[in-house]
Amino acid sequence: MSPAQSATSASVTVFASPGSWIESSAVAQCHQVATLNGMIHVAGMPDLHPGKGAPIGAAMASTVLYPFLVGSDIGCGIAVYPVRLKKAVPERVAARFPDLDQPVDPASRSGEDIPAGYTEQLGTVGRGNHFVELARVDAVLDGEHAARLGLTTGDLVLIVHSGSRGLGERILRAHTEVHGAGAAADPAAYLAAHDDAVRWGHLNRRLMAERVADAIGAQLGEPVTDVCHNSVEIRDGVYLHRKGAAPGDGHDVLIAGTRGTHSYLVAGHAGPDAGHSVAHGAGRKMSRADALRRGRAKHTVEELRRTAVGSLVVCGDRQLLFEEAPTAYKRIEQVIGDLVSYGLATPIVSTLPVVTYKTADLAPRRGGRR
DNA sequence: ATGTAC
Repeated sequence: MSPAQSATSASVTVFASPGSWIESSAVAQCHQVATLNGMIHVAGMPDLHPGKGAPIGAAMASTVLYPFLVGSDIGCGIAVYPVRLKKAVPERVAARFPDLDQPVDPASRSGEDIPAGYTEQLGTVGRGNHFVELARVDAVLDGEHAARLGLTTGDLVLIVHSGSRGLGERILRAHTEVHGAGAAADPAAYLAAHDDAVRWGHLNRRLMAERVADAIGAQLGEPVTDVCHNSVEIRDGVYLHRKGAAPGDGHDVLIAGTRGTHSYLVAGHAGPDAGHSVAHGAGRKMSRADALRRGRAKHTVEELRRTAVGSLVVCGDRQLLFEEAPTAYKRIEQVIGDLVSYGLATPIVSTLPVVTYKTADLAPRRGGRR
């Protein structure tokens, strides 16, 4: 490329109002990415926060394919499955949740579309910000759209946030060991592996929805959305990388709040300036280390397990409970408000958690009562 | 977010 081009930096637009606090290092990461060879445009979402090398909550368009801009959890996304359940008492539902750290037995699922090659973690949720949540539609915000999706106030849904587990990590590592943060040497080969991980992620979320519905005695419907927020696609002839950003052009997307606040199902209508994308969640306000340190001083384990909205959090890992405390995240209403004010999305319904599953409870329940 | 090393 010419020296003139190498001196040019791609455009950076951050879709956050002045009142929305964005960590300066995350904006700096956007500008760092903008200097990469071939980069055209970087769009930061209102949930933008610093990641490892690349920002989280960004869509990045480039003539060059960079695997590290998708990250290791290729195919991570959020699905919403309507469920029917007679009674949703948090304690009873929480006690019946299956152990989602244990994989499904592929042999028990003959006839299904189980991919060959990587079955050892199928049906598992993973860690970090991943979860499976029984939630209730709290408010209908666009009646016509909600009716089209068959959703109304009081309806129960399963929200599944997970990805491709070790498979995506393996794909990124295979690239990184040779090329580091460089471009994909064989874009077609990377894309083929990437697409496998995206399919694996969708299947993983569906298997978890089925497992949980079975275990809690719920009837499972077809998903109203299942959109992946770590991916790359060829769009307008260039590579559009998304890391913590969901395709927001004509898709309905669940934007996750925290384990103790609302989440929002929105209709995305983002244009090219926004990288055809919308936010994927509330966005971290604190690093995991800060959340752990400050959370221990501020919260009890009990208040994190039984939230202010009356929901239960199933999580036998105390460190994870603090790292994922609602106070470690930005206010989801601020993120949704920014998307609305920039014309990127329209809220359809809000949900509130009933039971959020993070990882199996440690000690067996006492007294034997279920 | 992840598997692996400390």
